[in-house]
Amino acid sequence: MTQLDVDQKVADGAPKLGRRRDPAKDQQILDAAIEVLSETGFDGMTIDMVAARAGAGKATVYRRWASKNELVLDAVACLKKGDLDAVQIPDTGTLRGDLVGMIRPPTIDDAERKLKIMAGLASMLSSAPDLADAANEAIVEPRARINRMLLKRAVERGEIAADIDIQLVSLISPSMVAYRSLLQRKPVSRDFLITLIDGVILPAVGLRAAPAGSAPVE
Amino acid sequence: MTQLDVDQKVADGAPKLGRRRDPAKDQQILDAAIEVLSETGFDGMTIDMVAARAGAGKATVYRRWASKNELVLDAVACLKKGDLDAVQIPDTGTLRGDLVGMIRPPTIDDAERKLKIMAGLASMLSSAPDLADAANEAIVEPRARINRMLLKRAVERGEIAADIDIQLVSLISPSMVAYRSLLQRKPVSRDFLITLIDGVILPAVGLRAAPAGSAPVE
DNA sequence: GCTATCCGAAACTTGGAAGTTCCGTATATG
DNA sequence: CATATACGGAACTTCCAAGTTTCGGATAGC
Repeated sequence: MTQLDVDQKVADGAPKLGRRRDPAKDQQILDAAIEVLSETGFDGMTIDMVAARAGAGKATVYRRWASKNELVLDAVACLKKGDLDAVQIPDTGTLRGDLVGMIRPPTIDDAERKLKIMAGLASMLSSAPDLADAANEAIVEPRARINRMLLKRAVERGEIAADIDIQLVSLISPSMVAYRSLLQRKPVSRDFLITLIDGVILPAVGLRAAPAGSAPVE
Repeated sequence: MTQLDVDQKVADGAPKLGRRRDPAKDQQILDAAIEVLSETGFDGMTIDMVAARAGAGKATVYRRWASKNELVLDAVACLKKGDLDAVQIPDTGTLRGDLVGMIRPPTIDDAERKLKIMAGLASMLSSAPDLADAANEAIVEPRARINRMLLKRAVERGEIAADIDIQLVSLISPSMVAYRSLLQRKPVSRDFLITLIDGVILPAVGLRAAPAGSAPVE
């Protein structure tokens, strides 16, 4: 049962008398679920924790979601709304400028938060395909989408070749950042991101690290 | 308690009379643990399954490892012995040839097996740093080490620049393969690996996919 | 062959979390 | 104000796997 289903169900059986189900509470529970998930991981997370965090009773949670799995699935799916979409994408005139321009507080914080969520979800990724899809869609895709946009713009302005595999290149940084954070458990510092851009991504699309004056190598 | 500790303990308290502890059984249990882990994941895995698979009793497992966590930690740590080290590394004279040469049955199978183990471990990676280290060391590092060797050879023969960030580049394929398999759950086909080599890795070190104008694949 | 020890199997205890039920209270409708 | 419903909280049941104990049988040393 997804959140859409829940809404539908409420609309269907809306009571004519008495107290109505509070829609705001849904979001509070989803937010609490994401919080607890990122702090303790899926296995460590209990419904009691989520309920307490949301200022709700466990029964209230189960009145809206059939199981812990569906709650988490829904919480992750709802992540992709009101997201990075709002972030303004830099347009500096060069691909490197755009990529480096993405390294700043609001974007960084979002990434850090999502990495924790991803770490918390890790346990379920292999056993719950739905969840893996939702996680990919809500956590990695938004970032990859931005990268694709930046790359496409670079193609359009003739900065990089048109036959670049944009899909593949857009996944370089999400993949390597996730690896570094989740498996190596090393910090994803600004320096690391710069190194990634200059040492892998730009070369991969045929650009040198420093755009400054120096003639690019044909 | 690691396997080393166990061995030590056995050596210390070796009985002068009666039946001795069978050392071969240790390895059978560790192998069974890896098997079950890769099939069901850490959470789905029970000690009973491992014991049954190893043809042992649960008590026998607990006689040697204090807990499920330590068993898994030890099993993963013991993975890195008798491993890819034995695989012969190709030396084709070009970096691309070497990289493509790594795509063949023994290496592919090993990678596939390890990806399943990694997927099974995923749940514990964030909560158990020891385990994350062991997994990194046993699963990703061997592959990265080979990549570093191939890159270093390419530097030595003057094929690529000496200031390449070998450490970083050696992690491109492990990271992106893991992402594709675990999160996207798409197959890591030979085509994908070739695309990765030609579309990312070679450009990243300043090489074109196919030595320009010449015959593509020898 | 005697004995100390390990073995596999299975019964058992324990603990924790999922999911359910109940109750007194709050609140919107009418 | 009356009623129907959702609420928070807490007690409750159920289930599952970790970890323990016990047992008869096997096996290597003496």
